[in-house]
Amino acid sequence: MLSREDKKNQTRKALMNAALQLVEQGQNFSSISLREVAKNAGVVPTSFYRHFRDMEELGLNIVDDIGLMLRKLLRAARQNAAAQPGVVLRSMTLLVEFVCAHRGYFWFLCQVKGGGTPALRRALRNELQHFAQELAGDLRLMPAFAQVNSTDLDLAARFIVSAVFDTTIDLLDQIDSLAEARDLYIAQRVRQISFVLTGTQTLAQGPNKA
Amino acid sequence: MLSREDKKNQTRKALMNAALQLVEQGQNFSSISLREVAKNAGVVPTSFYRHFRDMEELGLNIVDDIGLMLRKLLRAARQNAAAQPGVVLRSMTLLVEFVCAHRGYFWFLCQVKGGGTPALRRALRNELQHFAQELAGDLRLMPAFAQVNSTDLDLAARFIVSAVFDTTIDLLDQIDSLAEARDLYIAQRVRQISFVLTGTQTLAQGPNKA
DNA sequence: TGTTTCAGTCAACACGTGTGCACTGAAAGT
DNA sequence: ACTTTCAGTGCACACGTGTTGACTGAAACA
Repeated sequence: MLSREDKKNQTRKALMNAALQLVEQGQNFSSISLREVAKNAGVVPTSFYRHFRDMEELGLNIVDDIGLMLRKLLRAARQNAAAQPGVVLRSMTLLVEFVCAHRGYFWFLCQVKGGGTPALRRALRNELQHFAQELAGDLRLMPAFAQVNSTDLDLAARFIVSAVFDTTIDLLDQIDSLAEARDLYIAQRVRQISFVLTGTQTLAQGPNKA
Repeated sequence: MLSREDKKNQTRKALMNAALQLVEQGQNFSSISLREVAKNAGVVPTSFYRHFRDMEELGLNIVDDIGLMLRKLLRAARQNAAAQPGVVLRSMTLLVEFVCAHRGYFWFLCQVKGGGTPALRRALRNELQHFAQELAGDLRLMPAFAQVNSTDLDLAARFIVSAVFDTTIDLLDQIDSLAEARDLYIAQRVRQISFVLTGTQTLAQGPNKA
């Protein structure tokens, strides 16, 4: 038997999942109606208000969830990266699996990044910024980046996050294709990241041409 | 006096501009109604159909316009880059000015990238891919990249385009702030691009660690 | 046991939506 | 001058929308 609070949290999650499901089916979050979400969650429209003021508030809660998920991903990646060689490749593989396992969330992410309300964009930007800072912190621990100054490291991390995030939509678009395509995606990302990483190092020890 | 065809093209442009204006005012393209666009263009709703089948077709035409604009930008950048030193900085400055001068278009771009219909995303992806290829072609002409192989050059160009594009939304969000913020934005992008460029070069002449 | 709290229901509203159809009037073609 | 073309109009329809207020009944509490 479930307590009253449990039941409430249950339909709350049902509402959020309903929204994510609609997004995954191809709808744009900003044009999904409250009623549609309620219907998809098996609840009457007016019940929506017991949980969220409006769709934006629901969206903000999804962003929060994404924040938690990203932290879990980082933790997994760190454990996975204990063995030094091929850290980038293994982290990237982990990320791709993660995206594929949470398509709805990442479709939502890609939509909100450029098309969400100001509050939603702001919230998402904060999460991604935090993610980049964590990444910069991890890079700092590697001996190869000992000579790289702090702001450069930060810039490099943000650059990587930006570019990888930007291509996430491509991953989602070809998610139903063969595993080879996914491997190619990973390989290209790894190569590109290596450009940035060696570039920051090279520039740190001998700053010459631009 | 305007001919009949001229008048048609005129209201056609009015419809597209109306959509872009609404986007610039904060609305999401995918949730803008045909009626709203028509009203904003000073035309009755049913008149919309004389020009576009639906909002998606209007969007596709905007993407086409963006393609043309990007080609113009590239041409300007090449002329501007005749003098070798500081090419990246000057190109980046040009791009930022360009974005600021066409806010509506770039808001639309950012929205469609992750939240457009499949056809819209596809069209936009093609334009950006073309842009990246042009950029790769420009890089190839520089003596510093003589030793870099073709696929690496392509990857580097795409990486830069991805990351810069991803941060465009940040530019748009702080477009009303001081010029200093804009300069900081440019400086950071230039630094990040230099990471990638020197990275590709370094990796081309001596491929060692990852 | 009796009372309160409150997630979910039901009915109703005023409004914006996409789209069909018949119409108008001026430019274009004869 | 007479006819055709067709961008733009006006009206109408069926439908989905957000939000309201009063209601229900089971869990939580006294």
